[in-house]
Amino acid sequence: MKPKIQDVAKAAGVSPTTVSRVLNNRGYISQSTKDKVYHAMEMINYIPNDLARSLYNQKTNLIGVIVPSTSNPFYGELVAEIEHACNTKGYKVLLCNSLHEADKEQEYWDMLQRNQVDGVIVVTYNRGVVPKNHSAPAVAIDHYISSHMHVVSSDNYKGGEAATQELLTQGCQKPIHINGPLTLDTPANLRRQAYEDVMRKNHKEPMTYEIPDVAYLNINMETIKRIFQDHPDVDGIFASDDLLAIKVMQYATSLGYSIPNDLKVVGYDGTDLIQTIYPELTTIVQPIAALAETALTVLEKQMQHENQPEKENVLPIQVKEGHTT
Amino acid sequence: MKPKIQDVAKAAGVSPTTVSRVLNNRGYISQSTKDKVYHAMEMINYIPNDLARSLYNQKTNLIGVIVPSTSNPFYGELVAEIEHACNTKGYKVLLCNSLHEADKEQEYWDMLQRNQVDGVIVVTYNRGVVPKNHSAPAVAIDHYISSHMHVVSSDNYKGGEAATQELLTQGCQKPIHINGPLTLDTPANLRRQAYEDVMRKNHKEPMTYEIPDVAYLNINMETIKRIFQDHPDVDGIFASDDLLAIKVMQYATSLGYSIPNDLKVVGYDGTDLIQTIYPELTTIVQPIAALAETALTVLEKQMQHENQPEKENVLPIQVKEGHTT
DNA sequence: TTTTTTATGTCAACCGGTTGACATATCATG
DNA sequence: CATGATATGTCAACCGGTTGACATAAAAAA
Repeated sequence: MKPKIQDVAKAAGVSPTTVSRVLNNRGYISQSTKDKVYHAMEMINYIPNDLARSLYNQKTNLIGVIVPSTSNPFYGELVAEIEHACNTKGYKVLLCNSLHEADKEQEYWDMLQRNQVDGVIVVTYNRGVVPKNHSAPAVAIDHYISSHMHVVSSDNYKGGEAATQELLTQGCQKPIHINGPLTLDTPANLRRQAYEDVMRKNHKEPMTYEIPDVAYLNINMETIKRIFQDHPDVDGIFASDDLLAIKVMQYATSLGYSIPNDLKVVGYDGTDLIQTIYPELTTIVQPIAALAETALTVLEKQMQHENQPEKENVLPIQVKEGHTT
Repeated sequence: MKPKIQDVAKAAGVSPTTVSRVLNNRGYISQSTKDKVYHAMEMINYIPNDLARSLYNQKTNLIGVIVPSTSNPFYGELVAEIEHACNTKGYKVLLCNSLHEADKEQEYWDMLQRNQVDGVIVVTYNRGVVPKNHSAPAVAIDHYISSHMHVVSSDNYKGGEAATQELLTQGCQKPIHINGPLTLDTPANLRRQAYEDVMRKNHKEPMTYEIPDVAYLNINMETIKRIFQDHPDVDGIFASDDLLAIKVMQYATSLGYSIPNDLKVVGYDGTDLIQTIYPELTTIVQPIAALAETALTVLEKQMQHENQPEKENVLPIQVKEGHTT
């Protein structure tokens, strides 16, 4: 059997209460007793049972993280940053990949509640999927999950503006925007709004296409093909994420377009991975580490029941000029 | 306060024991009582406390997963597959990113033990970093962590053979191999062994380079530059992972090499992501989903104290012919 | 010397749920 | 009607650690 506090007490020749006092640094303890206790713990290989501690303390230091899938580099990096931020502050991460499925997401919420997580960071789509009694503090990254949930996002409007402006500045006459499903209520929709606003401001008609499915790594090429069929004279494309931008470029190149001469492309997200293997891509860089840290900070405030006036937390984006514009 | 079993009992007009019996499907319970209890749980929004359950049952259904970082697409996809496999079987994933740091890894091991995980899946480097009393069942993917730990890996020798053979078949006279740090004791070293064996079998002198640091997303270009300085006539490169292969190709192209005419390149891993955005890359595809599933299966057997004769579990790889060879 | 402060022990209750032992009552079956 | 299967209740112990109340004794300060 695993050694317990009783065993440590016996080995150290003290009472269980004293061992607990040493472990939690409470009350008066002499240095010699501390040494004895720590030594005994080493000797018998004692490992505190956090389950029992958490049960009594009503605090698990567990943070639930729900993302579509760590397969996608954006979420992979975001999860890595979240985990890092959590680890720094002593929290542990329970990982959930919702795979864009609403029922899975619901199940994960329930699971997290059963496991008494102290908080949830959710980066996912399905609005309305909130635990019946959303007792645990929660914060969303880049998605409006429910009206009362705090949101951390990057400045999607500015990002959309910058991307569109970049295309226009580089001389595009007919920049087209491609985005994900608009049924999702996400701040990312502001990118499209910004695109449309900038286009109109420049007396151009906005043209947008929508990728119907959210199947990240297997992007449906139909929409991309349709763009080039409908508009063979397209000279600029603002894609709502880098993977999409790359797919567009691949297809355009196969059709004989030269980038950036015939066609300019701007992506979105700017993950380290894509910047490493596709450094030529012009893209809007989201502050992934800052998103993670801010989300955790906001969550911590909630956990400590501090009131937070701002429901939304918007972080600045960066434009990374590559060679595709 | 959160409702507990007592509250459900009161609301349903039964005893706490009966509620527990309903929850755990033990003993005799009438359908009407079941209904009453479930209804009461709905009414008062009861959520079972898995902490308390786990404490008594001595089983948490938690699996610790230690990887270098989900930022890397290979680990990102592997973690996604592991999490999926776990979820299917009712396990929950505690995620740990070791960032290749031995002390972090040690800390994570301790943390997982404190949290009473039922098992650990470890995909990481630092041999020797094993919990003093490695009480929890554990299985390693693609790394020899300690002599008594079970290992699941893909057929690295065959992969190395296939990659080298591919280059030779395509007419390379001087294929060079680049691998990660050899100080790490990983089955991946078999790739290099296979490369050397195949080269010798073909009466060629093996030439290998080693990337000293394991800094995934910021590959040290020095080694790559040196290769082209030392061997301007290189006509084939077998890189030990896809990211490295891509970096090599970028640098070679910048020097004026044409791929695959002047230089042929084979990568390794074949993640969905790289295959999506770099479909032209010839690479050796690791069976990521199978690695995850097998690791969990092996782990489960350990958790159920079934004896397993084979310490190593080797899964087949696939060659994906692209246009870089 | 008296009073604090420091140091440690004993004991029981608690966190929330599980389980075995035992009692009791209803119902169906032989 | 006797018997066994079904259904539910009561109670206490347990999982492993925490904590407050209270007692006691030695060391330090007044």
